[in-house]
Amino acid sequence: MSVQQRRERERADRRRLIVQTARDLAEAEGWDAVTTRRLSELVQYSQPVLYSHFKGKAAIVAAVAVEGIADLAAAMRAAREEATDDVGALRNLARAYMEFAARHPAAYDAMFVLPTDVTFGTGESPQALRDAFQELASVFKPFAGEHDLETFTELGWSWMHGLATLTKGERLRPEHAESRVELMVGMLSRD
Amino acid sequence: MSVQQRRERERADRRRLIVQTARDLAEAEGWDAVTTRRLSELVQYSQPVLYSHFKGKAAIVAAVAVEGIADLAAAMRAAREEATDDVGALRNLARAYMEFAARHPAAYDAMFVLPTDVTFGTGESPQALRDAFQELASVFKPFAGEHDLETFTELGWSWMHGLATLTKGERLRPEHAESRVELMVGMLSRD
DNA sequence: CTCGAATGTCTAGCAGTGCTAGGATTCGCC
DNA sequence: GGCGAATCCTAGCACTGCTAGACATTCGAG
Repeated sequence: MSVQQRRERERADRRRLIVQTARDLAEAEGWDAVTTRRLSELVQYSQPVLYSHFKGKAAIVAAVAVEGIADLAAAMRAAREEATDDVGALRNLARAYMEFAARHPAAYDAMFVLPTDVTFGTGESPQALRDAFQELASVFKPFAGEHDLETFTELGWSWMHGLATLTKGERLRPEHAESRVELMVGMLSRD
Repeated sequence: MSVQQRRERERADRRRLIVQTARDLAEAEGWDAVTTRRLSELVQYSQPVLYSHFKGKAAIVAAVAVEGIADLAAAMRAAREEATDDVGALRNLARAYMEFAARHPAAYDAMFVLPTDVTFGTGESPQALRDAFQELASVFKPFAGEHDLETFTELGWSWMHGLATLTKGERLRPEHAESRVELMVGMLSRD
């Protein structure tokens, strides 16, 4: 019994090690650098061990994505709780979102850019994702007015997502990043 | 002289054939299916011929991207010219953009999602991209108000881009696609 | 019409990828 | 100490992007 417990704990530890190592490597050198060989070398296990924990490389990326979504949700909650009014909460939320995307670009890609197995929208989406969306909705609620809250939230999320990805891909003028966020917050809260 | 002209024409034709074939294959089976072997087989030339036209696979993707940007710009211009007032132009623009992303997902990915060599923002960006951005700006202009037009255009583009990518990745409720566009147009034009 | 040269193309191969079958090794248990 | 089982690794497959060098083919000059 106790042996089995220890083994399960070791398995869980090793799984965490794999996910964390993959995430660190991706942040340091990009997802292209995350190969099964390189990863297995870093965690000091052979490749087949990776496949005893995950169905494939895509599953590892998905695990990083789920973890990242939880982190993002926590960052957004902290940003909201620091604000004193609704507009402040919206501004803090937007800034926290943009900052997360800028500071953890590889995790952000795994979450929302790369094709992944993580199911969205439907009822089978992971809890972390539902929490994150709920966090968004709670901040947008005061500004949705007569519009459907879920639609409004999807729109707000899309805006932040588009801004984050285009900024990250250097498709927008880097020196105007802050003024873009300010203007977006202004337009979202004006109605 | 005439011989050299014919050769250059043949080269250009072959280049177009490669780009078009890559685009078709990507739209049909996704970019993962576009391998140099498969592509060389489809155009009925060996792999090295691809590399005599392009520096690598990334350059082929970039060529598809530039072509796609030109197509998108043309679609947006046509949508604008069909409208009779400013709000109608904005609505047509948004719909044309979303429709392009939905109908040509592989081309859209090459243009704005996949990491690519195409330089943005700076003065070295290709003409097609500048045209597309100008097209956006001309439609947004009546609604920018006192805000900086370029910033406003970047924001509008980001919104459509975020909406397009999240919709395409099935991260938003599919059945509400139209109402999202309507609400976005409403919010963009209300100020 | 012939022949050297230049141009263009292909065959074959390299290093690296995700993934897996099968054997070796270690481990807990009696 | 010896056995059964769980665990891990070695070696390899089919594939990827890319390239060196051999092989044709075509051109223009005499």
